[in-house]
Amino acid sequence: MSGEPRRIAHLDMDAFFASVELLEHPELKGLPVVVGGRRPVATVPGQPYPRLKDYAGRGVATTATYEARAFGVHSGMGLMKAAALAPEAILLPAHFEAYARVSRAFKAAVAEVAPLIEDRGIDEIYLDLTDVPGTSRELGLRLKAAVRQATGLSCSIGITPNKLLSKLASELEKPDGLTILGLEDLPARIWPLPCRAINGIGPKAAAKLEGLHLRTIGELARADPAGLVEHFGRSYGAWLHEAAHGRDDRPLTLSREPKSISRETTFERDLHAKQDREALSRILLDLCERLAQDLARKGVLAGSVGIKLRFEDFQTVTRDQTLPAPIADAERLREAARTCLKRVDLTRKLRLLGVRAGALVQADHANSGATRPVEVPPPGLFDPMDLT
DNA sequence: TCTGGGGTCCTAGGACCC
DNA sequence: TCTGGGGTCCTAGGACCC
Repeated sequence: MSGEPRRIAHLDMDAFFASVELLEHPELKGLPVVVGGRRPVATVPGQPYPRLKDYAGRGVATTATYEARAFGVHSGMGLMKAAALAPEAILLPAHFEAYARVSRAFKAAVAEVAPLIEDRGIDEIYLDLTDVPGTSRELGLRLKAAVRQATGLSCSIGITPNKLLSKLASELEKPDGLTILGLEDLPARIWPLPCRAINGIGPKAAAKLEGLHLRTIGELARADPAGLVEHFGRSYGAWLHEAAHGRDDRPLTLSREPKSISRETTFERDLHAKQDREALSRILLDLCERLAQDLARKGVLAGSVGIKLRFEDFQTVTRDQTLPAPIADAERLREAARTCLKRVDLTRKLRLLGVRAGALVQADHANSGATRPVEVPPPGLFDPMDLT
């Protein structure tokens, strides 16, 4: 539309969960600390904090401080594996309420500087700075100062003409970074990076690109677009080419309604549908009760209900059911989930069970049990058949 | 030493309707 | 007479992200 280039920022909190924990435990600053696991690990007498090596279970690392990352620990890594890399690292359980509180604080502080915000989860946001007065560097420094003043924490910011490049830029000088790029900086700053750095290229696509000898974004940019379409399909192949050239015109999404809400849990040990029937039944009820609470809190009803199962070999299956009328209470969620469960072969042991509410509708719109909005005839039109 | 929990979006086949 | 074509909904799985 307008020929003016946009000015988009991506702001990412540095090692967010771990940094919030360090606010509570400043004496741990400078040490390798990992946040994760479901419950506190028993501390060894004489040691004030639990060590990674004393952990046993199926938890993963949610975040690690930069000191812990130096050992190769990263978020998503199984804690048992992390313990092998950094046995003496400190392990703290996650405190999600605290992170949510700090998250609200940093977003409120940022909104004072730049009000056009796209929420990208608990620790990152996009900002549209196009119409905010000041140079990019001035604004970046102001944003960082506002975040630090509100939370005591550092963040990293990338400012570029679009979301794709800003996301890449915010990573370049982490932690506490401020990176401002134009399209002219692409060859020097972006093209040397691995393809995997692009938001939207995951492990599968990266491996496939590697197989085509396309390791860096620069190599991807020089690849024949027709060849990419051949290997990755029309839509994704064309997008790969555009992304490598730093082109992205997606607007910011300033607000959105939730599409689905779910609850799931991985068991401490694998469970069998027959032998562990009671335990599974208890877990299903618990999940449905928590899901019902979530639905009530958001003021929505479920138009469909689904289950998710993960078997001992990690194979995952889902079953979905569209309901005749939307529901929200735990008992009916459980009924629907049980109907879905009947359609799965439960010979193998399970490691995970989940329940999902989809096709959400606002509770105050779901009047009189009607699934779809009722057609209201325009005033003046009167059907004599409707006199009942 | 196997791999959490909460989401979104895309694809693809079949049902069903006009 | 031998054979349509489009549109939408539903379901399952998978890639990806924070």
